[in-house]
Amino acid sequence: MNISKPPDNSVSDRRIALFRKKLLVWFPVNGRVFPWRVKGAGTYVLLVVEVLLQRTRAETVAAFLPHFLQRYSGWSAIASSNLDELAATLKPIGLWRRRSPALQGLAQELVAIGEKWPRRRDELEKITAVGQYLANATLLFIHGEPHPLMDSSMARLLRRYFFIRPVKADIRYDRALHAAAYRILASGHAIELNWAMLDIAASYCKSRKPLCVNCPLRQSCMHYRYLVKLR
DNA sequence: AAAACGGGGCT
DNA sequence: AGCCCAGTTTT
Repeated sequence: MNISKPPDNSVSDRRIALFRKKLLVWFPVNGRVFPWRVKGAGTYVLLVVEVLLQRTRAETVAAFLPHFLQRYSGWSAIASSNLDELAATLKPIGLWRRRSPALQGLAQELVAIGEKWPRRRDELEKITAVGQYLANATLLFIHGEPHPLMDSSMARLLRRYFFIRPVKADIRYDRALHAAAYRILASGHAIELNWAMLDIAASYCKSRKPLCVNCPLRQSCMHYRYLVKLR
């Protein structure tokens, strides 16, 4: 009979492609500029920043980064640092009690393997402070593979735009969310697309009071069409 | 005072 | 898959 089975989710290829296109047009002109996003940013800066960004605003990290890099210019500097001094350095951006031992543990394990990040997810996630998000960041920035920087902001944007209903599990185990993200990233420009999604989520698709009327995605956004425009 | 912020870890 | 944890900023 050759009856095609229903798609695993309701997001069409056309809507994925449209979303992608809008992001790629928007980003080069409107994307946020951060020290870790500039052309010459090395892998140390790209990855250490991801630890600093955990549960911490990007603007806060941007203002703090020069001071941090002056004291800790590489993984070996963090690895050999006095833990109390590292904690004192991290105090201004918060979460220092948890973040300082985590960051030093990561640095020490990294130095121990010659600062060569594993390519396999299960090996990455064995490293201190490396969960699903940081493993994805590593695969994206170090190994050049298309993986999403799936944080709560990106999740919120994708759920609203594609009308992906939230499940009870947290975003790390939300299959529909990750499926949509991987489809968006699958055909090139993964880093720019990730940054564009984080930027639009932070600037327009805010949690409490989203700025839908100014959002560059509103024309094709399900949330805007069905929950905002018709009010 | 509560929610938000470019999550990780342990069970 | 569920629960806890963590500080500074924004609402």
